Amino acid sequence: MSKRLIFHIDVNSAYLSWTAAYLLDKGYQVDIRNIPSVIGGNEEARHGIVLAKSDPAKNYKIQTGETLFSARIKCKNLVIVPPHYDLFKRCSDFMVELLNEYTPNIQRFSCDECFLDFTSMENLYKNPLDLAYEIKDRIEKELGFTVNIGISSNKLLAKIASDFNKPNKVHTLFPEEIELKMWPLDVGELFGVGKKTLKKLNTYGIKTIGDLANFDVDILKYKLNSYGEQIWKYANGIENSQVRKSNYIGIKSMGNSTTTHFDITTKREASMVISSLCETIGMRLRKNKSCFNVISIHYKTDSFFSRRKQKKLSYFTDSTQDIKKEAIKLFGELWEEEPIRQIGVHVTGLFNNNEVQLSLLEEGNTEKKKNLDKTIDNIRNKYGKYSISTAQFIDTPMPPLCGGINEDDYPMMSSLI
DNA sequence: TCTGGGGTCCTAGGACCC
DNA sequence: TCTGGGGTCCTAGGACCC
Repeated sequence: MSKRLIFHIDVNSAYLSWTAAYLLDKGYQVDIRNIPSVIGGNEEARHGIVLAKSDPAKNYKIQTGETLFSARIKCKNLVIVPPHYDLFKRCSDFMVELLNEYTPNIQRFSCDECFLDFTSMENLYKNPLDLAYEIKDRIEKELGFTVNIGISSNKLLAKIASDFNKPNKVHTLFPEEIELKMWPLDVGELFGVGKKTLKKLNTYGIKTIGDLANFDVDILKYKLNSYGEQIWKYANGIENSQVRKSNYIGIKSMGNSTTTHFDITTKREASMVISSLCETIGMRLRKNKSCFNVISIHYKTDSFFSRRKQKKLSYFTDSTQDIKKEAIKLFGELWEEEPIRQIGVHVTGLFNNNEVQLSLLEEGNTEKKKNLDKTIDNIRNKYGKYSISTAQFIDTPMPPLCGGINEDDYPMMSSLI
């Protein structure tokens, strides 16, 4: 078997540069990349966090994920632009279209990240670096934004390489370069090491990725269980997962949640929000030709305490009515009457429709329900997602559908590559 | 400080069965 | 009746990624 060749492509400050290019195109005078700016939600709607930041904003030590409130304290003149997810999806699609000219072996890892597998394509592409520069330059020239490309023999190392020095750069991180290029990095930079694990590792005297790589793996296993071994392997560059052409197949769970503009305080309000969340899940399930048999509801109170309750059903279903019925029932059992700011519904135990025994479906999916869902899906696909809704939403400020249904081509990331 | 929304995986404890 | 120990299923919760 020949050595694998993997590229990781990462759009530099994706949300921010996509928005910047769009605004310039619309005649906006200022390039928000050159001033302190962030892409962030709307504080009135309680979506007040930083999703992406410009380089000048970075100089104010503004960080992704922090509140707009605190970002504004750090920089008085901060420009805040709300996210346009449709735009992001379009930009992402354009990039993948271009990448498809080079290889069909593409894994969309998130909206702004892809893995490409060029293994055994030496005849087509002689020099990986030349290839990377060509791709990078074409994206910049033809699409108007810059990317970093990391090259290695597995996904983990390629991903770390693309993160090295930004923007608009190509880096390699082959196994023989690990000691020089990766081991000196702070251990918190390693994929899989978050805040909590970082703190623990520091108490063991582990500061750099090199420290972790050379630590006794048995002690790590004892202290952190399987996760200890996992990150030890990562620190040594050991990772061999495949570039999966489509995440769309094999998705394991699906969820939809929202932070409401105002606290939910009545069961009626809760039921309406839950219903609207379930509409979207139902559509996505049917689009994905999946059904499920485990449902869970979770919520966050006004004081950020969370609760969650799940239930395994005795049947598989993809019916919106069933999802609503079970979710609302679960909510009734879970809710302790606290004011709620965020609420969500998740389904797991996903199965391909064809693989589920008919007898297990029968209880959930009667012909009548199926036809109803199908009709509604068709109307929405044809006339837009708000073209039809149940009567309970009339004369209320609640949206009848909540959450996107276009993102399922590349479900967002997990903590595993 | 006043904190989004989409995912994945792991672990612990209880119920139940033999 | 009070006693094991192993396996599996289910639920709740936590950590991580972007």
